[in-house]
Amino acid sequence: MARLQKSIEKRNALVQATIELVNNNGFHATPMSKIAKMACVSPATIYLYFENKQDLVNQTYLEVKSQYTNFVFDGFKASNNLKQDFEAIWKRILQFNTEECSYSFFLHQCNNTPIIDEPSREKGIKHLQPLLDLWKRGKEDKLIKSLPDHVLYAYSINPLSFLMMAQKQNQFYFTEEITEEAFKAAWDSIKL
Amino acid sequence: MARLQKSIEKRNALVQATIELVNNNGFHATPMSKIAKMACVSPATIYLYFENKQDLVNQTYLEVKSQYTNFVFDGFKASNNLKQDFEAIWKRILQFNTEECSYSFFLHQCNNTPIIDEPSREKGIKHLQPLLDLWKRGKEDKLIKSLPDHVLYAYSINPLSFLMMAQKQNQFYFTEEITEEAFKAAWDSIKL
Amino acid sequence: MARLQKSIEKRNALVQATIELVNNNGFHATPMSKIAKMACVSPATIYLYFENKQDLVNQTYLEVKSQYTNFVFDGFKASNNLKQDFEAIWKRILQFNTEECSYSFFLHQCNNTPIIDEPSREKGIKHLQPLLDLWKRGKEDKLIKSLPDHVLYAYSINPLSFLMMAQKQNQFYFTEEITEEAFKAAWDSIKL
Amino acid sequence: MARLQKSIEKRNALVQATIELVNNNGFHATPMSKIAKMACVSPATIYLYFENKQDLVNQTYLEVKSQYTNFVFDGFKASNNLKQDFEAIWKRILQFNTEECSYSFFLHQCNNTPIIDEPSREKGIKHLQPLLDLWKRGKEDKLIKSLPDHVLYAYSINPLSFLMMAQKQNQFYFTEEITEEAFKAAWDSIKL
DNA sequence: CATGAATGAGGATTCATTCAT
DNA sequence: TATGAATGAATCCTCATTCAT
Repeated sequence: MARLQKSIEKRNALVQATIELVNNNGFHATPMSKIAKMACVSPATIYLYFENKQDLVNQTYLEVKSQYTNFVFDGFKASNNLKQDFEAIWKRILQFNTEECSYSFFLHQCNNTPIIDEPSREKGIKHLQPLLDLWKRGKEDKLIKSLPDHVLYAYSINPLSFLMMAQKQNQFYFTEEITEEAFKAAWDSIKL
Repeated sequence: MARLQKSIEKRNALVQATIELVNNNGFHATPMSKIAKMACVSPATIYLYFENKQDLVNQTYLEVKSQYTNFVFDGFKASNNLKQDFEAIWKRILQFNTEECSYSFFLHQCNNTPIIDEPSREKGIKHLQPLLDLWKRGKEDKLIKSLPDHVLYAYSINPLSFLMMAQKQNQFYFTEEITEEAFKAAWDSIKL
Repeated sequence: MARLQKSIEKRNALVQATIELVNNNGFHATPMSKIAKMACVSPATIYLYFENKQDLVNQTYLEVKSQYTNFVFDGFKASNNLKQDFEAIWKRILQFNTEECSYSFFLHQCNNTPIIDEPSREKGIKHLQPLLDLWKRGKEDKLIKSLPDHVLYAYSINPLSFLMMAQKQNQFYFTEEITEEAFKAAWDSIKL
Repeated sequence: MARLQKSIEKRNALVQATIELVNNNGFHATPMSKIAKMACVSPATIYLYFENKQDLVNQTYLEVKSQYTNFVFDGFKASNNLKQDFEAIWKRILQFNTEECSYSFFLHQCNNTPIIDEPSREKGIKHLQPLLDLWKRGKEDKLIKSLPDHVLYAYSINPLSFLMMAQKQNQFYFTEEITEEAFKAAWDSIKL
């Protein structure tokens, strides 16, 4: 048991190190040896947990993505106020972007780069199923524009990624007021 | 003269090869030797035109960015119909994303990755100055939300990048109709 | 233990190979790959023991120099016959030059070339401290000319290096008789 | 004529550049391109005057050596005062070492390194013929120790090279007084 | 004569991965 | 399970040399 526990911790340390190093240096400047060092582990040990570098990054990606989804929809229950539901999800996403900045940044880099195997990248935005459901309802009820999900996502959700990046580069800061305005912009863009 | 001409062509071939290869494989999986081969040039020749790999990518980035700007604002003259002006610019950007797909994709990758030197990335969205001017006017005239430029950009322009990526991955396609709706979404998100 | 032993042997093999190859071809014509091959080791392995080529040569230099010093002063005890003491040291140096010819040649090349980092070369002739002490006494006792140590060294010790080189190039040979005469010349040059 | 003149100047510039750069960086860190640049000439031009890099260094060596010999024996006429003759030559050599420091340093480096082709290195100290003649006389007249020329050279002349190096490395300085003492040491070492 | 552009061969160094322990 | 040492293959880059002009 303690044995297993230790294993899990080691694996986590590796995943964390991967995120941190890839975030700071990019995939191409992150050698396995550095990952090992940061995780306080021998390079050889990595290969007990992952097949190779690609596999390590792929799995890291999938895990972070899953944490993202869990965080965003944790406790979410669709009500019959669609706008409020959307707002709740939107704000959770914003919160994740802000509080789990390094996870968010890692996802962003993987999503916009060929460092992840096509197979691992999963199909686009499927992981946001509850949101897609919401939009489906919204379209049926004529509350939301009849646009492909990707377009809705592009306008109402993806901007948060962009702004997170801009914030990380000190080009811009979220204030309470801007947050409210930004949400309004998101809603305006997709509402009918 | 023919000499100079040939030099320019060689340089261009290198820039083109860089774009193509980085687009397909990412920076880290694009060796100089491959770039050289694709440009029909010896690896050593690259170093006559560029200081090193980083410099090659930086310069390529700056050149593509400049082509983007030129394309987008070519012939643009601010009228006194703000929405129409915005629409013109927006559609030019969309057109660039569609027609110069590989340039657009390259820019996207550079903008969302630490492969470009900070100094080269520096100017951020400044290169869209005429658009920023337009927004300034719009805010003064109470036609556009009083939000930081980065937020306006995130909602009305950046989605085009995302959609270009999605289209490249066959997850979505622009039709005439969607384009009009998408523009409406862009405008809705920023208009007051 | 066997592990450590093997490591030490590998390191030594690298140092030996460096000496041999630099002696025969000079620094600039001694690629790391050849050093590796001669030491029966992969090129990458060199970098487990040394930071880079410069470091390899620097460390080799320091090690050989230290062997030189140890050899020369091994068992030396200053008596109160200064000339005899000097003769003892001088002959040990000659012996080293003759018996450890490749070490001696390597030192010579490093001492007369900018291949060694200044910091590594730094200590100059300080490593011959017992000899410097002897000269100090000799000057105080008016047995030795009151000249800077470097001059004393130039006349009484350095000629041995030159003669070792000449011998290596078959221009000259030490015989028993010449040795005695040569020592006399050394002593004559510095004695008062 | 002016044509020829210009050629000679270009050749000289190349030789000078070679000396300077090899002195400062060593042979292995002196690329042809740098030599060309310092001589204000295209790299290709070097090959009009020299067969290749080795030839350039060889010829430079031979030229400098010849200047050395000319300088040292310029106007020298053997008198019948052997010690005075020796002193004259010795001091000319010292003067060359001091005044033509860079030439002297270059010779030193070539003499103690495998950068010069064996054939070009000529046989040892043959170029000092007048000095060798002097020593011959001295030995016959029982004024000078009956030692091989190389030994005499090692003790009475070579120290000047060593001291020149030491001076260049700021470990020691020639003063008027030391010079006289140093000459005395030289003479003492070889006189009977 | 002179050149600047071009290059192929080679060099130092790195790194993902393996293996003996 | 865990490791540190070891490595072959690859990568970036340099440089002596050539060639078209």
